[in-house]
Amino acid sequence: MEGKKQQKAEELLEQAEGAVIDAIAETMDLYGVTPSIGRLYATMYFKHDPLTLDDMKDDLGMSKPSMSTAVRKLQEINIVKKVWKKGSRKDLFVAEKNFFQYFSHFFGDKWEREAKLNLSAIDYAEEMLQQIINNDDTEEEVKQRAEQDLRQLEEYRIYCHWLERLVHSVESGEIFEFLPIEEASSKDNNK
Amino acid sequence: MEGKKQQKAEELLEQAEGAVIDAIAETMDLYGVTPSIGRLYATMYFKHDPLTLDDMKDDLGMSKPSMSTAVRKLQEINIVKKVWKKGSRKDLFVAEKNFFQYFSHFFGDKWEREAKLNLSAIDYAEEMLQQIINNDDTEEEVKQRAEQDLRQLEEYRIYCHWLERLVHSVESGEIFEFLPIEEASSKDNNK
DNA sequence: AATTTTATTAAATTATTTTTTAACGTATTT
DNA sequence: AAATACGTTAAAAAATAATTTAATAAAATT
Repeated sequence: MEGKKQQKAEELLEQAEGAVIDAIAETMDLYGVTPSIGRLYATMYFKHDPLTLDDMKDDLGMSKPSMSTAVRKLQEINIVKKVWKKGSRKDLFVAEKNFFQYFSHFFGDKWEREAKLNLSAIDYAEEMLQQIINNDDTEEEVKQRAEQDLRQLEEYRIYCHWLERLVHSVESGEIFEFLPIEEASSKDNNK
Repeated sequence: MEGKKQQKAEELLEQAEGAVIDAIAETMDLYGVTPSIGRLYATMYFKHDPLTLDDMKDDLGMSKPSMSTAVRKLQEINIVKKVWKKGSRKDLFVAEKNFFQYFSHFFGDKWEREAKLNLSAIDYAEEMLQQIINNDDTEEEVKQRAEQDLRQLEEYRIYCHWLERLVHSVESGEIFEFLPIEEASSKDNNK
């Protein structure tokens, strides 16, 4: 009967982890990470040792090339990294388990890209709009549209710069001075 | 020759707007908003009057049902809203042009959903893990995994609560006390 | 050096998502 | 009340994306 009990506990553990894995994968899907890649990260989140591509393949029941590309995506987002371990010639990977780090990499990197991408488009557009406005031959109606666009883009530029400052404060950790990481509630503490 | 000049200015204007439209659409794609939906928002961003579904259809060269579903998605994210205008029996829509509002709706709502979704999974999982740990029949190895999972999930819970506070500070505008919205640089100001 | 192991790339397949056309229902106008 | 205009839903088609199998390349072992 002892084996029966242990089986039960393992099942419960899988069920517990499974619920969180589903939630994490669904969350990532929310931001455009495909379900499989999200599930891979979530699965790795519960592993206490580094995983090989074969481990992942077995865990998710998928092919090795899929794991190879999926894990590369996760490395690009910087929430999985390759580790080295004496003896193993297979590549080994571990997931970032600190969600504050996760947040910083995931959003920080995207916001940075967003700001850069849009600022450069704004620069380009504003230059053209200025030309239109400065040109005396421009029809009044077109000129007014250009002026309105220009005002709107200046607002947008301010936002992009704000984003850049947000990225900095997230990556430097300054944001946690404003919004501290709080411990769990006392109710849970003295349990 | 006057008509030629005007044509030119309009073309330039379209080109200027087009560059920003591309950037906005690409940005939205980064977070899982499909290119067409992103492009629709970006197109609306430059319109100074409300648009009908037919306007959108003409602007993007797509079918009306596509516009109908796309605009609904944008309404769900709260970055487009329906407006009423005397005389028109067509539905009219305008895009949110303040990107701080955009940010707040887009990320705020997702973070809120993320926190709720994961907190409920964590609650569920922790309850099961406690059962496993409290059960004296549980194998030592399984028990230890359960304990480690539990510790990890407590960390995760702290993050989720932090996210909730972040959402609050974004939606209430408190975040702007910490990270003020700055005016454009003085160089541009006295231009 | 030959063999085996491992990871990646390429091509083909499968699945999913997006988009459209067609049909429907509701409201407005005539 | 009939006809028209508008928006949405449903079904079909088209386009994309994900996944796998097969082939290749690179490294390590024998």
